[in-house]
Amino acid sequence: MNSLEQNSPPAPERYAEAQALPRTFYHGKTLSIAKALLGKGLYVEQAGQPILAEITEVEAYLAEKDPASHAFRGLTKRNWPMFEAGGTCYVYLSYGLNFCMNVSTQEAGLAEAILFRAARPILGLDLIRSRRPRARNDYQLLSGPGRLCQGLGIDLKHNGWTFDRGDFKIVDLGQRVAPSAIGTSTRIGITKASDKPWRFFIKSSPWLSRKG
DNA sequence: TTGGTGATGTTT
DNA sequence: AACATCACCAAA
Repeated sequence: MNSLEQNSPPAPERYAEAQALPRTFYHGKTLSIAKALLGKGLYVEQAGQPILAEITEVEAYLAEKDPASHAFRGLTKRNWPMFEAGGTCYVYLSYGLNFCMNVSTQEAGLAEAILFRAARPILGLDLIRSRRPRARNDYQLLSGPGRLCQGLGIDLKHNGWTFDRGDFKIVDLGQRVAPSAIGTSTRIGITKASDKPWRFFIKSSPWLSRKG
């Protein structure tokens, strides 16, 4: 099953040149930024090969009052990018196997971040497929934080990068996701603060790590 | 289609 | 010992 043809892809060349979201985008409330990231584009270019994907699902991790956050107990060798200025990339190894990617928010010193959980491929579909040979269908290519990193080729070398490079950036796709189109749920795979409804996703999208 | 489980590194 | 996960296998 491949529904990519149902969506008319934007012109590829447009996004290699596109301006990254400004730093100020990451300076509001983290929960608001998380929702605002839905429908934005993740652009990753490696060896001249561009990949663009629409962000469909995220989770917010706050500073205080969030025991689920990696930064809850302060700075460590692993979580330092969370303490950097908003717009910094935080990559970590989950369960010793899978990478997960976040973007930090707030000013330097305030460790909040947003985890990218799922995305819809727009450009570079063949490359993504080659990196995700186990995916049973295209919907599973980037459906989960570890899978998303696999498909996009994200690993620890991206840790600490900012999302405003020519080859690594978050861009506006020229669309608006209405508040009524955004779904909310508790965060997935955590045990602490499991009651907080800080997972956000595009309700109508089939490109999610799970439904609802 | 679902549910249980092993792999594996960082932090507590 | 727990963990912001994934893929595999068995059972139904």
